[in-house]
Amino acid sequence: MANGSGLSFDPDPIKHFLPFLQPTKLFNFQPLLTSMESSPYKNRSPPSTIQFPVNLNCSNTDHNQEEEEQKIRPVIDEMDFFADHKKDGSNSEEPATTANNTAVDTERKESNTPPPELDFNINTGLHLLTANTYSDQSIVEDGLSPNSEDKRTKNELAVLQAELERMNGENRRLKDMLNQATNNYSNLHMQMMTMIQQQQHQENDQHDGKSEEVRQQIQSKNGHGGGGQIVPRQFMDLGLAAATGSEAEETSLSSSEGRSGRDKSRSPTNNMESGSTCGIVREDSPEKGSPGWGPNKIPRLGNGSKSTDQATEATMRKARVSVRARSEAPMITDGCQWRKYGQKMAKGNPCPRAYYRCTMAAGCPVRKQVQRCAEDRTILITTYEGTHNHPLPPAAMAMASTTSSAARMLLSGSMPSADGLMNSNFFARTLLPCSSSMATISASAPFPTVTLDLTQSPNPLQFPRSPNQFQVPFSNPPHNMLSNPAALLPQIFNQALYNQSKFSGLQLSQDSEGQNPSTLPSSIHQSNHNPLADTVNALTADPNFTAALAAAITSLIGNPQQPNNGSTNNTTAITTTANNQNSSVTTNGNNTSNGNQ
DNA sequence: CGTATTTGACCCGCGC
DNA sequence: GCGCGGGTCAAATACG
Repeated sequence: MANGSGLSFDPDPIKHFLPFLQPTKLFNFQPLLTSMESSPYKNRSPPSTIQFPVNLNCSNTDHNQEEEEQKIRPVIDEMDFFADHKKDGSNSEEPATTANNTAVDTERKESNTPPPELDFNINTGLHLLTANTYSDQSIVEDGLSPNSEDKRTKNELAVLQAELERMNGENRRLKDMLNQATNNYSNLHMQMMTMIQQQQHQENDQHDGKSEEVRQQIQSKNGHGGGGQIVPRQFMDLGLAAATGSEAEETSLSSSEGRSGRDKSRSPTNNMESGSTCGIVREDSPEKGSPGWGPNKIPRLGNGSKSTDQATEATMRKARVSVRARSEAPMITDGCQWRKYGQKMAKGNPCPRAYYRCTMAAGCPVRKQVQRCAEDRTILITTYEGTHNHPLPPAAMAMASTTSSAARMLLSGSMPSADGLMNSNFFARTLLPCSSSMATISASAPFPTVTLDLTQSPNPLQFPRSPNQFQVPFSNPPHNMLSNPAALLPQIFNQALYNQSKFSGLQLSQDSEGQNPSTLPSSIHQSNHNPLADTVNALTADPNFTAALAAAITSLIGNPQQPNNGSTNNTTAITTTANNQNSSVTTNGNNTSNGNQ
């Protein structure tokens, strides 16, 4: 197994004493790691950077105690270790080792690392690498074993194991950092999109003096055009919070829940969170007041206090984002924790519709409906509604950001006017530029809906559309990742989110024309796909995924210098992979324990 | 025992 | 006013 990962590991144990010999993985990660500390997704240095300082750091940080233990321990372990390898000089691996050493020297020269440190580093690496898994057992056994071949094998195995552990630890740290960067990036993206929308609608809404003032307030609040580094916000509705100042129009999306009628009857009175001035933060429970809905529940006020605009908002509040994806699973994993609260048989569909609510925080207004497509039961239709009022893990953040952005952009227009649709179009085009998907935007009241079709078919089965729906086909060719789009949906969303952020931001910054989505270079996105598994099941079940993952890793390794899209996307991919694998596992575990997923 | 799910009942809006 | 359908509630049940 360890040897199976020939991409990263060389069977020669000596190479593992020299972390910088690790051919590729660290080359990619370490620059990312270092760059992440300063500014995410920025200054991704080419692979020429040598990672072994990282390894040292890694070892120092992760294994301080072990290092101390090593100091206490007899040096025999490492010495014995080397002796074994030198004894095995006749082994066929030696040429490779020599070659690798040469390569090491070369790399070291490139890294301006003085060669004399080699031995020292080797020893250090040996200590660190063998401390955990091997020194206590195998080494001792080796000392007792007369068979040098066995010792060598064991050494190799131990080194590989140690290397795996080290890599895992490093990956964990990288994932943490990338998660943080992802969060920051997503937050920035959300704010940016909000700002863009606000700017776009400034002209349209000039007649509304109130909104104008509000937007100005928002801009001042958000840091003057979004240029400034914004404190990372964990709340998905941060854009909302920004927009909420203006409650009037845009915010309506935030709380999309509830039935239209009930919402209409409810007055926006409660604030979900301190930052949210949006009066429309959902109060979900019906009038009768269900205790289960947490703090949001507020006694409804008289309708008389509600203006016509507010009624319109209440109607428009119900923006939804529907995702169609093929999945065998009963529900796609989107990183959030959901609790099923109902199931109904919907008319015209033999498959029941399940109702879920987000349980990651008390009173979170987000709900979703899951139902299989009547025509094709392999297609899972997930409809999201509402905006989270709590921090989200990165994996969930992607989906939440997507839905929130979708809702926001869909409703950014005061009414489902052509402008609003165009904005939605903008959203649709930027949301999933890299997927062979189709975004359908329905502005039909009372539930303006963005439908993201992630099914693989170029002409996916479309459920009946209202007359005022239109499609935004993505011209991008299908990629190998869509073999199981449902399982990969969160990744796709992650990717899409980043792409959206990236490209929209880029495009907007370059073109300064946010309303011109057509300028988005959709072709750019074609290379964005990175095979990322959302769930372990997806990983194991879909053979195409592994191939795609390998392709992505290969591309990552092979094109580490790709400065812009490629490397960034790779970064995203790695980030997403890491996040989602972690998040996925974690989330699945939680969900499993919770019985949610 | 606590939590999540199931499922029938209920509420509400809408159309006739 | 009535029925239908969507959505939600909450008691019962299942599960770990």
